[in-house]
Amino acid sequence: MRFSKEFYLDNAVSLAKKLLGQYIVRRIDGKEIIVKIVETEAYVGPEDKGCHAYNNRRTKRTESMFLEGGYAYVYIIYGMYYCLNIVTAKEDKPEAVLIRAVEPISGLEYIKENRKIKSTKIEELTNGPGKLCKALNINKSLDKYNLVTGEELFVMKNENIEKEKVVEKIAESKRINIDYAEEYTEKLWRFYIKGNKFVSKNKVKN
DNA sequence: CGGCCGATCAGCT
DNA sequence: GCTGATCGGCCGA
Repeated sequence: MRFSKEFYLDNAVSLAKKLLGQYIVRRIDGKEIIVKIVETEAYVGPEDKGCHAYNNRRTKRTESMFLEGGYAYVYIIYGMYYCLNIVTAKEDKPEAVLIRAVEPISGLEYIKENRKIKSTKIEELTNGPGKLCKALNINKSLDKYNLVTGEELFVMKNENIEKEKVVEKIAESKRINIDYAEEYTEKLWRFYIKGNKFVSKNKVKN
């Protein structure tokens, strides 16, 4: 069952936690990839100095974050990688959840095709925001994509989420690589599933 | 395994 | 002209 619009109209911190353990479905050229979300970060503009839309900064890039919840926000980072965010909250409230790491559930052969890495460690395929975009073939064309109605990319409920006790395993920490965000670097707005080996290995100063 | 470093360019200012 | 919500290769331990 995919999530409907109401699910996304929540604030980013709450949704960052609710998304953990849920599935992302990616369909392209008749192929289907399903992954489980294991690490997220909340960006709570306009007061959040770590958020691209801090101080209601509205540009061509950040425009997507001002949409109502349920759309994708995809941007290019370091000139070479994409990052996938899920826009949350009401229209004109620029909040989003960054998907930082996922665990492959099905379509692993397509993920490997998309990644082409030397390492044989499966977790290296999707344990970072840029890596998972490459793995799911996500690019700028999916910016502003409607996750509520679209068939190529959407979030689906993991029916075993209670059985997997995801809620009990949620850990929180500071967000990664936002040293410029002053007091907002200290916010514990990064969430991940404790013990999951697909969580990104980035320095956790917590 | 961990730290360092270069790659590479859109999106700002 | 500068910077970044990153990654992978290399090198030393």
